[in-house]
Formats: sequence, C-alpha cells, structure tokens
Amino acid sequence: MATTLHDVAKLAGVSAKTVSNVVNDYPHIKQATKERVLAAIAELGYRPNLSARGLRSGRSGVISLIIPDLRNSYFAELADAVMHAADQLGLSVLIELSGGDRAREAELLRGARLRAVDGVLYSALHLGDEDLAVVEEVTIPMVLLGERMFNAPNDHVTMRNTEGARAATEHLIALGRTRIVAFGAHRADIVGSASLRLAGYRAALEAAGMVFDPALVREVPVWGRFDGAVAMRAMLDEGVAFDGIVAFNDALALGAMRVLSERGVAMPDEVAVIGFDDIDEGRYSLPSLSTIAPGREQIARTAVSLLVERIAGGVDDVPPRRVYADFELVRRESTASSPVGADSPSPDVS
Amino acid sequence: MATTLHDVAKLAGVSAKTVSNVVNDYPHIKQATKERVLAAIAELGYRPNLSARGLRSGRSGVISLIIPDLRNSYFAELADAVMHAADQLGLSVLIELSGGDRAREAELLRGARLRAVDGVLYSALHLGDEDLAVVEEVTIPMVLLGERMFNAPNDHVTMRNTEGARAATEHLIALGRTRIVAFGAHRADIVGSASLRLAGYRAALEAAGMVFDPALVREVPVWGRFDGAVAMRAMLDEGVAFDGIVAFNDALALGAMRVLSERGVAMPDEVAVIGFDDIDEGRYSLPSLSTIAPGREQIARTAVSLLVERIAGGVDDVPPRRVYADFELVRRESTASSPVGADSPSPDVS
DNA sequence: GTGAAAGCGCTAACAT
DNA sequence: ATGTTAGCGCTTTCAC
Repeated sequence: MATTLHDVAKLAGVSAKTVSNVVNDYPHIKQATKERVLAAIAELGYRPNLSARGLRSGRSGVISLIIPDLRNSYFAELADAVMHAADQLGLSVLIELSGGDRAREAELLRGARLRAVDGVLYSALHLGDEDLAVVEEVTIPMVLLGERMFNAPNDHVTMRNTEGARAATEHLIALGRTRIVAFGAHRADIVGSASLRLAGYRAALEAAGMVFDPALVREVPVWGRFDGAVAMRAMLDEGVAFDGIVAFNDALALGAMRVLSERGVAMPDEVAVIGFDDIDEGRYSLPSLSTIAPGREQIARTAVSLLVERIAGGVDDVPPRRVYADFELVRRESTASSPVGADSPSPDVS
Repeated sequence: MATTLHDVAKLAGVSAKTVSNVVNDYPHIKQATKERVLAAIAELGYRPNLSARGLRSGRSGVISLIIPDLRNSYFAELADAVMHAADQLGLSVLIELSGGDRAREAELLRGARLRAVDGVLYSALHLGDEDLAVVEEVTIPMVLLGERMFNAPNDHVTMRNTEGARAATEHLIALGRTRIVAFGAHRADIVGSASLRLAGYRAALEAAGMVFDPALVREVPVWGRFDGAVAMRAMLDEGVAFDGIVAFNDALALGAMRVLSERGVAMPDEVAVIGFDDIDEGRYSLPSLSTIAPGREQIARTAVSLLVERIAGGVDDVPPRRVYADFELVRRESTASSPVGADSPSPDVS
C-alpha cells in the first residue's frame, strides 16, 4: 500500500489538513510545521493520490488535446508546443487521436474521457458549423484550434490564414511570377483553411492586377506528401504551364517538389514554391522550402492560457474570444531570387 | 452538478451497484434490468466519474508514454502507434516529454503523475544501467522501450539493432561499395543504439572480409537532420573518400543527403545511402531513402500488451521479458542499383 | 495557524 | 440476479 496523507500526518504529528495545506502551498503555515511535514513527506516518499484529489476537488490537472494524428508533422509539432505550454502551467496533456475521421471527431467529444480532464483543446478537420450541437454538449471548458467552427460558443485560436496566403502569393508575384498555382484547394469548402487560403491567393492576384485563372487552382483533398506528389504529377501530365506554387501546406509542397525534381524542373528558376506551416523538414529539403510560419508557439501558449482561464472560472460571462496568431514569411531557397547551385548557402538552421 | 450513478439508479428503480454492473459489463444481469438502466443512462446523459472509479478501483485506465519529444518523427510515429495500440485495449495515453534532458528523464520517473497512471512506457536517451536505482523506485508497472537499461528488472521491447545495421551494411556491400561510412557513432557509448549499430556494421565488414577503417566511423552526437548535415559537410571538407553511408537513423541520412545534393554528389551512383527508422519523410526525399524499418507497430503493440499484462497482475513472478521486434530492409532509390533519372519510378507509396 | 468531521462518486466484499 | 455497507485518499467547511 502506498503512503497516504494520514501516514505523513501521523509521522509529522499534525493533522491531515495541515499536510494537505503544505502540499498545496497554502500560504499561512508556520515555518517549523512546514519543515516537519516536508521532512515526513521526504522520509515516507509520499506522493499524493491524484484520483482522490481529483474526486474531491473536481480537478484532475489534465487537459485533453484532440488532434487528427501524430504522423503529420504539423500536428506533432503543435502537440509538442502545447505540451510545453501546459507543462509550464503544471498541467499534463492527454492526447486523443481522431484519425481524421469525422465520426470519431464527434465521438471523442462525447467520450467519458472528457469527464476526467479539466478542459480540452480541440482541433477538428471535419466537424463544422453544422455540428455545433455536438460542440455545445461539451460541458467542460474547451478551446478550439484551427479553421473550423468559427461560430461555436468557444474561445478559438487560429492563424491569419487569408493574410498568410496573400503574403505568400505576393512574395511570388514580387519574384516576377505570373502563373502561380494555388495548390491544395477544397472546392466544396466555404470555410476551413483551404478556402481562407484560396481567398488570400485571390486577393493577392487582384491587388496586383493579375487575372485569376481557374486552371491554376488545384484541388488536393488530403494535405499529405503523397497527395501533393500525385496531384503534381497529374498537373504536369496535363501540360498546364506555371512558374510558381503557393502550396496550402508544407507537406503538399514537399510532395510536389519531389515530383518536380524527378521531372527535372528547376526550382526556383523554373518554378518557385512556397508552403504553409514551417515544419522542420522544410529546412532540409532540396531546395529548402520557403513557407508561412503560423506562430505555432504563440498558438499553443495562447490556447493553453485561454483554457486555463476558463477552467479557473471567473470569466464565465466573458464572450467567446478569437485570437489570431501572427504569421511570418520565411524565405528559403525554393523562392530565392538567385539560382541554387553546388555553391549555394546552406539552409537556415536557427 | 453532473449526474451520478445514484441519479441513474433512482430513475431506473435499481440500486447503484446494479448500475455499476451494467456500466462495467458485468455478465449476470437480467436483460430487462439492463435495458431499463441503459435507458436511464441515456436519458440523463450519465457518464462515469473517472476519478471516483480510479480512487476506488486503483485503476485509471491511463498509461504514460515518456519519450524525448514529438518534433522528432521517429518518436512522433512511435507515439502514434502506441496510442492506437492502447486505444484498442481501451486505454488512454498521457504523453510526457523528457526533452532529451537527463535530469528530466529521471525526474519524470519520480513525478506524481506516475501515481495517477496504471503503467508507463519509458523510452530514455540518457538514463542507463548506472541509473538503475531510479528505475527500481518506480512502483507501477513499467515497460522499457529502446536500447538503454537492458539490465533493469523490467520488460523491455526493442529492435534487433545489430542485425539491422548488419543487414544495412551488407546491402551496400552487395552493391559493390567498398568504402562505407558508419554515420552517427557515439564513441563514448558502450551500450545504446549507436554502439549496437556500429557492432552490426563491423560484423558485416568482417563477414565480407573487408578491412575496418576508423576514418569511416563518423561521430554525430545528436541524431537530427541538422547534425547530419553538419557532420557530412565536415566530412566532405576533410576529403575523406567514401561510396556508401550507413546512417544510424533516417534524420541523419536526410541531413547528409541534403549536403551531398548541395555539393553535387550523385546518389546512389557516387554514394549509396541507407538509414534506420523508416520515417515517412524518407519516402519522399530525393532520392527516396532506403532504410531499416524497425517494426514500429509491432513494438508498440507488444509493449502495450506486456504492460497490460503486468497491470492485470498474475504475472508477478514472471521474470523480465525481452522482446526483439523484427526489422525489414526497405530498398528505395538511395541504394538502387541502376541510376536515378527523370524517368525513374516514383518512390513507393504504400 | 491548525484540527475534526464530512463526503466527493464509485466499486469490493459480502449478503440476500 | 441484485441490494447493502463500507471506504478508497483527498479537500472542503467550519470550528477553534
């Protein structure tokens, strides 16, 4: 049997309540008492039973992070950032994977696990504003991440998708590119990252007085490397002419670049490429990949903070907050203005 | 206030125990009773309080997975596999990140969180057999992952490192390569993946009657892309001649390949490269990366199963088990025997 | 500044 | 096949 509060209390010659006070850093304790208790704790190797604490206090010190999967670098890096942010605030993170499955995205929101955690960070791929009923059933504090369900009654942290895509497109335009592909569109979507990014792309063209050519908008239903490779192969086979690509995420860009290299298309000379997400891999691809960095750390920190505020209470009448993290245009070789050769500088390695 | 077992019991006209039985799928319940209870549960939207259950039963249904970080694809993919395996068995996973920090690796083992979970899957980078004391203090079931602490009194799941490295090296030898680099050695280590893989490399050379040249053993203290790039740059600058690379993981290989491409070294013609881990990224690099796939799913499934067995008890007198997952040599372009050009086949995309 | 009593929601053990 | 009793280890409330 593990040692309990009472064992410590007995050894220290105080009541259980006092031990509890010490463990929880309750301010008004005599120094001598505190030391005696601390000594007893050390001697017995006491560690609190979190289930008991959770039962009594209604707090578990654990938050859930619901994301599609961890094989996708974007989410893995996001999860990493969230865990660090949570750790700073003394919280543990229970990750749950929806697998990008719509039914499971809803199911996880109803699951018993959500009774065991203090709050949820939720990033959906499929659930949308038509599923608000499911979202509203969630009784614990929840903060939404990403570009879905903007009408939900929850705090929401996301990036400036449209502005980011616009900056990416303008970057290519500034390079003198005139036939720029919007790579990764989801035609059916009217919300979500894909449509926001497409809007940014169009805004950039328009501001530059360039014509919008639908043939340059490429659908790619799933944003993975493989999907990007397949879509690029199809595009080349169709013979569409282009000199720039705004890929809606880095994985798509990397998949496309793989095919371009295979076919002997020079980057950035013949085709300049820019992605979205700033995943680590883009620093080491050849050419290294220019991208829109979404402010991952800021998103993670903000989301956890908002959630903690909701958990702590006292903001119950504060309406849902929307936070837009700052993005940054990261210039690498895939959009460098001078050609890349054997003597080119190494990719940035900050 | 959330609804409790008693609310359900009252509504269904049964005792709390019966509701508990239903919730826990206890076999001997009259069909009619069960249905009444289920209806009441549905009506009230009852979901069990996991803290209370955990307190009473001593089980939380949560296991910890302690790994260095999630920015590293190997660990992200491992975590993903572990979570799926755990999910199959109805367990949730709480991930804790050691950050590759030695002190934190030890600290997490003592942390209070370990009182709240039923078991731990532990993958250390730094803790070794000299730290067995810390490991032995862990009072809950623990299964070790990876190549450290083989002398700990715990079940241990790992891959056949030496055999894998030997197979990788033999693959290059079969290609006719004679100056093969062992990339990623840790000279100080006498245990751990680095030394096991180096041993496999040497065994392959020896079996082929080739001389071991220490100049071809390259130290790379950290196994990241960046580190691989830096080490390869240094090696090329030194003018060491080589025609093959056995990289001790894929990230190192990818970093090295990036530099080789930069310098105009043709792969696999001038230098054939093979890695370790089979991370997704290797399928899309140029050239796509041959690798030793470590049997990630098998490792994850086995580790979770062993842990569950220990948690269930009844195997207390079973001595520590060692499980070696099967590896597989994955041939891709970086070790293809024919040159890669614009018409080369696409990488495998299974 | 510290203690005593109560009870969070659940299930183990036993009774029926 | 179902009910009763007790108590897991902690924190809350309130008393001192």
